[in-house]
Amino acid sequence: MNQRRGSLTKNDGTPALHRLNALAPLDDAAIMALEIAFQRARIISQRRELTPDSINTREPILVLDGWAARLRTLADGRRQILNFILPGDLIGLYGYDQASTATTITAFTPVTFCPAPNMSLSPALELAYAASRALEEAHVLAQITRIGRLNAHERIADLMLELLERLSLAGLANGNEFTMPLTQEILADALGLTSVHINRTLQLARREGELEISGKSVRICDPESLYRSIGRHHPAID
Amino acid sequence: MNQRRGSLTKNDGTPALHRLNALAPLDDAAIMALEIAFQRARIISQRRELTPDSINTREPILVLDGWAARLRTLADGRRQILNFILPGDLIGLYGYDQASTATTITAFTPVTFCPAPNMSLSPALELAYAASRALEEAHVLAQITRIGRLNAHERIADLMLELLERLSLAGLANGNEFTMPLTQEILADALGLTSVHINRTLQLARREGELEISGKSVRICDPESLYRSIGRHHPAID
DNA sequence: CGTCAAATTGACAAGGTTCAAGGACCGTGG
DNA sequence: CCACGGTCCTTGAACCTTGTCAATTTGACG
Repeated sequence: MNQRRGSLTKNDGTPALHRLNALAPLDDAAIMALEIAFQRARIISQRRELTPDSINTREPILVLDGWAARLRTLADGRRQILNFILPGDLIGLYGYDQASTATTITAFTPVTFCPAPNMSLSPALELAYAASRALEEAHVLAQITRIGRLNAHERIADLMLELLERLSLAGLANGNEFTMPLTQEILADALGLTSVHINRTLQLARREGELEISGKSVRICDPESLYRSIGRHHPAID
Repeated sequence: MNQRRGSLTKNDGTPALHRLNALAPLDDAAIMALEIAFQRARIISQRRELTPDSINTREPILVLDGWAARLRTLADGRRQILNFILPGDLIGLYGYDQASTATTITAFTPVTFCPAPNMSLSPALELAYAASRALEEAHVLAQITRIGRLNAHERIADLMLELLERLSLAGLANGNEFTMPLTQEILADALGLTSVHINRTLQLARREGELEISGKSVRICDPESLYRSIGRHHPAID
């Protein structure tokens, strides 16, 4: 509720710029608006809740750095992650009623964010926001198929590919490699499994030579082949 | 693609009126616009695909009668229903890119629909559309928690409660009873289970006295108790 | 009465969970 | 520098939920 707003941070917003520019080539007005917004950046610490409401602003927010997720907790403590929130993502673009849906947003790392510039400032920005909204919707739908119809092995592969795509869009992937600050328990909450089973399935994927995971670093050895193995195809990033 | 547009139908759009009016009390302009739209109603037959694209209109559409669902099919034939579409629901309110997400909409019964009146015609209509959009989003998120963290028994209970809520909103429920034209296989595709397991779990729910299901008729014996059993509470329909 | 889709049943296999314990890693304080 | 505590990862064994396969029954309808 009354969390520290954190001090201004020196984060330069590069990933957010990268992602929004990839969604719709930004014009000068958009870039300027973003630069200004970056100067109002705040940071909240790990495990904090992060919502437009809890940070005292009714405007949508733009994530500059860090990982978070929208998640739902059941009465008996079971948790389900609805979608991950990564640098460059926007929160609260449409005003769905968080409260009524028992949904919270939790930070898994310290998260740097700023108010999202008003999209009326630039047509490019408006386009980028629309694309971002569409992508978020697509990720949510992908999550349904993932947990509804894929087995543990496929769920992990599918999620890793989504993360690689999304981080690449923000310029945060290094080839087929990226940093993933998630515990196996968090993965379990995302994939509708237990952390024990995540652990075993990850080991299998390592032995199969599909993934190299150590600590927070993930390498997808052959994305194309992994896409094929779960019957999808590499999306042309439009 | 080139499907028969169907003939004009005598459907009066009552469920759609009921639902939209419940979401936001309609003014005269809205009602008039809807009445006009109803006269342009079309019907498509069972098992048809139903998308703004396949029915030659770029405008969103309003469902007047019948059941459908948005679903995704995997390369090997596995299917996952993303959400059900019921009378009074709107399709294509935001232009998410159906094509890019390999999502289709399939009719489980003959479906009557009409173009959705432009929301600029009435502030009430605009409010109703916004509420409808928020509800759809909530249902999609509920679906994630359902298949991610509930067991078979809970999934069925949770879905039945959602259907009762939604049909009540459209005036299509008779107390705790409603008509559900879905096969057990369709339920399986919605709940991430197999039809065999749906069958067994339904029988259990019948024996437990929770549900009375015969043919297409469903009765939820004690909604309140069922809500409690899955750790939710009856939503105040706002 | 014949036909077809849908519902139902049984036996069995597989995938995932549970419980419990041990080990690795990391920051902190002495 | 090392001991300590906490969090996360790893492992084993038993168990349970759900899936698979294949056959039979039911029900709607022409």
